Amino acid sequence: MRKADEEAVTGTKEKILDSAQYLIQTRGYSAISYAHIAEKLGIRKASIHYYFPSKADLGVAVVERYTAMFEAALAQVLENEDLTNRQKIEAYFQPYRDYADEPEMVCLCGALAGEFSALPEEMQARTRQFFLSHQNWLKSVLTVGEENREFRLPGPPGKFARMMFAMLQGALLVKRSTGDISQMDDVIEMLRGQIVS
Amino acid sequence: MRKADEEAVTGTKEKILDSAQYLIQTRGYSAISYAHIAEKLGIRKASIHYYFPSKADLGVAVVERYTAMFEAALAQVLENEDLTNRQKIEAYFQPYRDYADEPEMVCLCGALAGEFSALPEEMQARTRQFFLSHQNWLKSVLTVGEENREFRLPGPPGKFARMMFAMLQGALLVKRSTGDISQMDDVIEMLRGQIVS
DNA sequence: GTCTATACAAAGATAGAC
DNA sequence: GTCTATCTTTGTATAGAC
Repeated sequence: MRKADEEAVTGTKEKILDSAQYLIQTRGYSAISYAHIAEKLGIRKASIHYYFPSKADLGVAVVERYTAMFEAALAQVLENEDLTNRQKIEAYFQPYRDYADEPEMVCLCGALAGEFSALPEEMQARTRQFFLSHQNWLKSVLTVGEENREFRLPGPPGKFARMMFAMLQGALLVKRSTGDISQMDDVIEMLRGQIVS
Repeated sequence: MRKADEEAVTGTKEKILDSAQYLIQTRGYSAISYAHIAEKLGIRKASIHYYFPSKADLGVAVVERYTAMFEAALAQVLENEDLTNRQKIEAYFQPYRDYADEPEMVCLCGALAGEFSALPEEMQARTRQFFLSHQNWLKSVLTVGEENREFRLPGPPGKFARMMFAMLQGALLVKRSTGDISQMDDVIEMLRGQIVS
């Protein structure tokens, strides 16, 4: 029995996740409600509870899907032997550049970080895991690139990875608050300049 | 008639602001309520409404006080002719280093940035102003320091200022989510290394 | 699987006594 | 200036019909 037999092609469950994710990325988790999502989708609140009994269940599912998507994408980039390590770093920049063009969008986990202590524990754990996993990914690409003499860094790969990640996340938040899209380009340009060929 | 005649030495109004600020910095604006603050202070919700009729009034007052405090402190550092520009930058790092030791603290405006679109308009405006003003302060110190040949930067002062600011704000958020205090030290150390004497 | 109806608590806010 | 009492709306959640 296929999923398609139980749900429409674009399943309600996925529509709920999409809508919830968008709302969390723009407004945060604490500020959203079943009513907001229901209204956006033209369904009833009770239908959301059918798929996600509690708000925590919904929140966890959103973060879980988001982090899994990145996990898969980053693994694929890492394994791709056609890419130089510099190209892998450029690939990492891409989602940040995409968010830069959406005036009220930041990284899901960047938004959640601002209200961290108010989140259900499992959302905290997955957000934490997202941050650690991205920093580790960057560290490994930077380490190999430097070992290959592909580029040099102004510091240890681990610390440079932390710096990069904090900068990109911070820049998205500053970009949205100031409304100045060039923030992202400036920051990424500076970053590129520090990875010296 | 002095303020002291109307209010106790440690006025209720200030206690409310302190408590609200702490709660916003840890949990975010959307997640806090009059009930939380009232319970913490051992007073009734109605007493808070006496000083701050609406939640937006309270939120605006908190951000206003926070930004004014920084405005004054940064102006004083800027005018202090006994400090080198590098020392002024070090002074800028200090509050971030202080927050690093408080496991669940981030910058007030960093927390607000995560839920930006859910904030009352005046809170948005003041958060935006905070970001712009800090970036401009950094830019001016960096510009003068470079003109004086006190140090050199790996890029234009304006872009370096943006990078620094995004990095510091991002690092606080990552620090809290991962629980790893060394995040802040690593980032600040990298930053120092890039301001070359 | 989606709906209506409803329960229950929390949140934001006001009126008026003291 | 702080309290009690109260109101209204919203948010989360469940029961049960269709």
